[in-house]
Amino acid sequence: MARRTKEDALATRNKLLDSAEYLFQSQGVSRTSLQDIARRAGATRGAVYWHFTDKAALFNAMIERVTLPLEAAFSDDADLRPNSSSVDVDALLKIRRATVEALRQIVNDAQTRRVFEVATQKVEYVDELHTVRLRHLAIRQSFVSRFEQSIESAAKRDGLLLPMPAALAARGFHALIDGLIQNWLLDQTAFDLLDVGQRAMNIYLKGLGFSITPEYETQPGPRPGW
Amino acid sequence: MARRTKEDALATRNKLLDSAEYLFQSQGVSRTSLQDIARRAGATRGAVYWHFTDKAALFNAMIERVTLPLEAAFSDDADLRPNSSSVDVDALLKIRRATVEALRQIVNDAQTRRVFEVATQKVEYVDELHTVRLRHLAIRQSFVSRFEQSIESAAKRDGLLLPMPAALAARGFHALIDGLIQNWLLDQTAFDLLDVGQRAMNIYLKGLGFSITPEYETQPGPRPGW
DNA sequence: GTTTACATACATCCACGCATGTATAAATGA
DNA sequence: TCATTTATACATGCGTGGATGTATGTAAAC
Repeated sequence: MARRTKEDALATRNKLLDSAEYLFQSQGVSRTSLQDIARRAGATRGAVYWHFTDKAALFNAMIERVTLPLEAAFSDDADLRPNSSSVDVDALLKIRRATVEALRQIVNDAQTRRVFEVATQKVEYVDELHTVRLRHLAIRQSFVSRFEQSIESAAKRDGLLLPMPAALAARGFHALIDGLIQNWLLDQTAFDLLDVGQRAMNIYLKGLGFSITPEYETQPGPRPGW
Repeated sequence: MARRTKEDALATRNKLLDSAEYLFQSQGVSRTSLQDIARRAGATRGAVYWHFTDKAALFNAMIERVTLPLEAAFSDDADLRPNSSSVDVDALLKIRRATVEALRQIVNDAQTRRVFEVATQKVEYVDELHTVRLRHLAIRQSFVSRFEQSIESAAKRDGLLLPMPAALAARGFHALIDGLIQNWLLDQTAFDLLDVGQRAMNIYLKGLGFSITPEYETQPGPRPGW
């Protein structure tokens, strides 16, 4: 074969990433060779080495294809979400919304689900993948910090005395959501992630002393407007 | 070399498992060869293949060396714990105690920590390790069921109307603890697992409507008798 | 004498990295 | 606008190392 157009090249790149996603999920990262990936994409190892320096770079690209949009959603959209009813949306509500939105994406988007499953169960975080791990930790930390600020301002606004420091409360909240996601990924038939996620979130926030915003009170049926 | 006594054989077996523990944690399971393990244990691959059929069997043995005692602690000791003050310890208190005890073991016992870290970050769960995964799920389920029963009986005793089905509340509780453990293993300097674990547990249970048992109310200093 | 608890040796396979080949798209110049 | 050049987007081939499994050797315990 020979040189393709730029669009063709981008298409093969995506095919390689798709292929890696599938194979990583079913065989694990280390047991999947670059040959396997290339073959499934209808290409050869040459194509892989052209688009990526090595397997770790390919893995990174695969991860970022879904986490970059998701991170963007968490950092900007949560603030910039158009909100016609009130100008100053309270911080806790933003966290609630972003959390539910993240859960929704995991449940509804198969690609997100696959990549999350790979990242949590089908890869060993050592040496060259260490950078990925560090990125995870950084994102995690920024999320926890965001929630810490939100919870603090919300408590101040409500004149609420928190039963524990906001930083620790934020850790707990994050662990709750993260734990639910991971457990659900291990056995997706075990429970309804969206339902249990919202309920557990409300329980935890209630335990912190926050009253439950009606919008996210779990109901038997779907709400109008959703 | 030649044949050793039975105790010697068991010693080499343990050395192999120790070696595997260390190497799996630092290099990951797939990147650690049986040769590496044997070498570090002062033996050869012959010894490995004598004691274990293959790498998966060795991995299983390594896991069970710490999970078997831990499971026993969770299934029996929680009920049989000597309790001089009251004959009928309430179910929720047992769960609280067992949870704190588990957190304590993870924090204090380096071997438990290593193995947990390997099991959650340094291994890819595919094909031959599928049985380990299934065992995980089974243990998880039994824990959730135990908590479900406890929470139900406790609610009945207190005449409490739970804000959500006990089964789902149990899922959330488990996810909270599991999430905290996993996040702490990712960065053990980020927070105090034992402290945050107890606080978050109390928050969640309070959110469910349960008042906090004084014994596990978090305090600034260590309590007498602990 | 037989079995145990390994060590040693052998054969096979496969993954990786790199080097090199190559047809074509895209840039360049007239 | 067209011919020429150059860079692109791969495919192919080679060398190498390492991991696995198995077969066989062997000395001491039982």
